[in-house]
Amino acid sequence: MDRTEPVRPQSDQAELSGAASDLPAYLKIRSTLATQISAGKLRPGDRLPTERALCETFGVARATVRQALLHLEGDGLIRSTQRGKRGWFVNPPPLRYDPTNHLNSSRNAKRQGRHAEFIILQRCEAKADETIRRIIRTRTGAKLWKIASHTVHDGAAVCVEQNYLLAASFPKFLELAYTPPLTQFLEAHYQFFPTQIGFQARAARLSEEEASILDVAAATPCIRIVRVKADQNGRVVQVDREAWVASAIEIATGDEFTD
Amino acid sequence: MDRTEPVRPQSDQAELSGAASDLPAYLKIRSTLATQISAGKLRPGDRLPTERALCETFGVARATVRQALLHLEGDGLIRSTQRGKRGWFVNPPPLRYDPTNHLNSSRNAKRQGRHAEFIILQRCEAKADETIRRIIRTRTGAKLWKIASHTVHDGAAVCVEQNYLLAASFPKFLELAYTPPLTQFLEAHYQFFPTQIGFQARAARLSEEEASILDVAAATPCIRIVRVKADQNGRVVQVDREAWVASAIEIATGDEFTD
DNA sequence: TAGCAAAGCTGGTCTATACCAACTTTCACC
DNA sequence: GGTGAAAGTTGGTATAGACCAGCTTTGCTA
Repeated sequence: MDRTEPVRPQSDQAELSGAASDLPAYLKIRSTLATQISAGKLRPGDRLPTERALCETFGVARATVRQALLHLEGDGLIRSTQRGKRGWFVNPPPLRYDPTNHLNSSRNAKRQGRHAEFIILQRCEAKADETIRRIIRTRTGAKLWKIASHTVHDGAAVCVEQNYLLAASFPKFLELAYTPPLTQFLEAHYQFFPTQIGFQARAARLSEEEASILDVAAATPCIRIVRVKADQNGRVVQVDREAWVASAIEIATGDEFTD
Repeated sequence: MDRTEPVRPQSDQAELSGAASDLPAYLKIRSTLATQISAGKLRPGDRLPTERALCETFGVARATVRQALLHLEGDGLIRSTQRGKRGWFVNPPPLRYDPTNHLNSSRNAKRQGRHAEFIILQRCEAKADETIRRIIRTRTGAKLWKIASHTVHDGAAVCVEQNYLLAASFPKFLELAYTPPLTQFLEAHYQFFPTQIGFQARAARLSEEEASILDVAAATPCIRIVRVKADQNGRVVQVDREAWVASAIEIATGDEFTD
């Protein structure tokens, strides 16, 4: 037998998910894997076969497999690398994030059966940049406190965050021993019960720095959220900037989506 | 001089945006182009140089240029193809979408200096599928009206939408002559003044069908939004499902982001 | 057995090339 | 002129091969 090997994928398992066989190969691979995930054959936390193994399974080049995997990443179904381990892993379903009722994040996570921890990277004085200044309606260069941190859910980093506080409203902030979460801390030390008066979310991608903090590939899709909080007098005194790995959250309000 | 040609890009124009020159080439290209866009050298609606031209400019292979362009697409800065024309085009800034105060979409667009039109694809009776049924809290197979449409902003399709109405609450809907927008129509004919009681948004990608309707590449990043509306008695009678080209909108509430 | 160096594997990046469908331009011919 | 076929251009898809850094495994050596 020296006939050249047929190029079609052997029917050993995949056969590229029936129907619409005029689709590009990478979309068929994508939907095949997506089906396996939603059917529970591949479960959250599971590792996918290696890229080179998938090439053999589907009988395509690595670039084609990668195109499919990058799409699945954009779909929020998988992520590459996790806590230093190399490979593609199935994501857990996204965390529900309620912009109108954003109790502190760790409580929110716990309520949905996840374990959340916070890691403080930096706590310092900062100057208001142009964006913050516009929001907080103060002069450029007003004194602010800045807290930079990130959030880890069940071991996977999912969010980097900067909180900016109007220094005048929170005297001696840096001198106090700080323990997260911030909301509780401000309640306890300043009797600060904020009203959220602004919220913004948009799809974007992580910067180099953010991606390395979160331990995901550069430019991973993310959702940038800005929250603006006012004190009892309606004065804007806090601005939060968050960047979430897009696959980690969904934005929802109301009871209809609690499952 | 027969020394082999150095591989570095000639300094003929690009030089790949100073700094951090240990970044991968595609990220340098991406940020070079992003800078040109934000600096106004490339303006909304402008067409980028062709992929092959960019290869020469930056001295890289086409796959590398494409990687950069696909990232810029994910960033929401550009899109490929527009009304049948081939090429990469700079996007306008995203439309502001306020989930808590979602007046009818066309008014919202006009307020932000855009022109919006609606195209009705289908208006028919439909059965509640499992998702809709759970939300609308009715029995499976309850009779619904379905309106499928899409939204065009300044000539570019940006959103496909399905509206579901509980048929029992809107008798003889199909017999009436319908003119969009839906909100106004229901006000006028049924004195229906809804309360939005649920909202959900998540990052995803367009299906084949959606992408072809919107005339963008398959699996373009999108934001899926579900809105749930109740009548004066608190009964859920309307569910809207929208899929927006991700780059076309940002989600925001409050006055801080109006610019 | 403990320690460590070598080998191998993994995803990330990149090149070079090819073919296609759909569109645009060119240009010869009527 | 006007028409229509041919040629060229564009992004979309795909192949095959290559190198790297960082991690894991293997296997040898002390």
